[in-house]
Amino acid sequence: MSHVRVRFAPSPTGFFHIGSARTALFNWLYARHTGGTFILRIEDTDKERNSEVFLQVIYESLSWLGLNWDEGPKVGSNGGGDFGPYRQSERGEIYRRHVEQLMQAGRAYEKDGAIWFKLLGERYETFDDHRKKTVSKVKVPPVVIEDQIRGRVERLEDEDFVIVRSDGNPVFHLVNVVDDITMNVTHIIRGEDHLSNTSKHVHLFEGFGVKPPAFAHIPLILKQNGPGKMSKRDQGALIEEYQQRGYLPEALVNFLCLLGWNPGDDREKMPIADVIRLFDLPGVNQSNARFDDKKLAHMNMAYLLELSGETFVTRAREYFQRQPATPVTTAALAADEAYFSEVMLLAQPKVKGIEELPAYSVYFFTEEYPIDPKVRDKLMSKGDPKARLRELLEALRAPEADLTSDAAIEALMKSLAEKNAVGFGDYQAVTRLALSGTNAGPSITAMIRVLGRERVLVRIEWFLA
RNA sequence: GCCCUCAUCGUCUAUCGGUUAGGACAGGAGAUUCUCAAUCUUCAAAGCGGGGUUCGAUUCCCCGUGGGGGCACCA
Repeated sequence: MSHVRVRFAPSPTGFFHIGSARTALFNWLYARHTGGTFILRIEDTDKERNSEVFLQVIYESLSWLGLNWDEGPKVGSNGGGDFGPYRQSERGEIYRRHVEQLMQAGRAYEKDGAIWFKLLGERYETFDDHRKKTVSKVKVPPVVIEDQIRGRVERLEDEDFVIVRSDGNPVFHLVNVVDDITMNVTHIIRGEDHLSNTSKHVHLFEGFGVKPPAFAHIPLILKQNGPGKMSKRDQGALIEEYQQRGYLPEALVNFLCLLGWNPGDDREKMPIADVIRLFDLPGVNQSNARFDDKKLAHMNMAYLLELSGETFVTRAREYFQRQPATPVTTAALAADEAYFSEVMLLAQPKVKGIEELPAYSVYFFTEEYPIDPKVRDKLMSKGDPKARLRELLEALRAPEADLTSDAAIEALMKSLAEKNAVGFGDYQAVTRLALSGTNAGPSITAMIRVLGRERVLVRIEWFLA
């Protein structure tokens, strides 16, 4: 166990989004890399905007992503620790004591019912153009931050600021710093949007007579289209959404690792253990990264492809169960388990994501599958596909026809093609259209085998009629 | 407006002064295949502009431009 202690400190004021997830991930990676401690702290001082629902979302999303926390609220096997409570709403007494300490030291004072942190230095009045009012400023040297990612950053903090609101509630800056002090946090890894708060925080640390921890400000994730950083309202911003859509968490985590970090070589898809081994703060990029759902989808597909068939079927079933009932999903869930598995196994190497499964497998589960008119028109425009289909129908009807293996079906179709001096494809395309309504799907032999003799014969007859 | 920060293909990125500037996603073409995917091959695609420093700058420095963040009794 190293002395490194990092924390992820979300506030439950909205859904858990991808930027927060990456901040959590980088903290977690650093803790795991150093053998340190990953703390989850809930910053719920804003009583107006907090909600229990959002808190649950945070727990669930972190768990789903596999970001287990060593200290923090107890949820399942996560959490615990000797530096609690880990919810700021339960730490009021600690904050009061620390504010008192600042008052005693002459570093805080009351004004307009609120408590302000006092900067030390010569005071003067000046007009602020932005806020259109006269403000009181203090001559202090700029704060120097030796950021682990961005290097040396200087920022001037020249105004006293509120640390306890007039309603008695402590402000973010105060609680954040007090918690980091009392929880012995050694590295503050957070989004770049906090970089400009850091000067306030450094003053506070010094006000408490504590050496500030190391800072590491990670770049932001920008929205895919349009200006600005990714926010909760943007398409693809919510972790929950990926969970519902059947994305694999390991794929999302891998993708997130690569947004602002890389192993230093060409590797992209890599096990989390390798990332943990190689991850370090100086390796994190300094520039913002634009979110790219295509690359995420590709990563997801790559992980999907190497899933064991068994796991894939389990994931698929879970997905179908979560979906609102439709003819396809109900039929799929009502279907024989072995049949469901076989269908899913045919789909696994073909789909880009779990969410494509219902659409991809409609014709396996219902008779209400649509016939793609474009495919039909194109196919029917040349040769005599219906004649081929009739020939195949006869062959399949024969009592000696073996439809129990792909090889047998392939042999049957090939000998038929040879006999009639046409190509295998002449049978394949029209049969596929009759059985599935499209020109995409698993191999025609597998399709016939899995659908089974009865269904196949009925569909071909119906199609010919 | 002020402060901070960043800058390589459309996107994510490699390069720690000397490279035909590499990889991945997306896009084009081809191969393979019973279709569609996957896979493989391949093509196109980048150092924001201007000054320096240097024998030599994508790389170091300055200015500009552009992007991003912040400037609350929100977190």
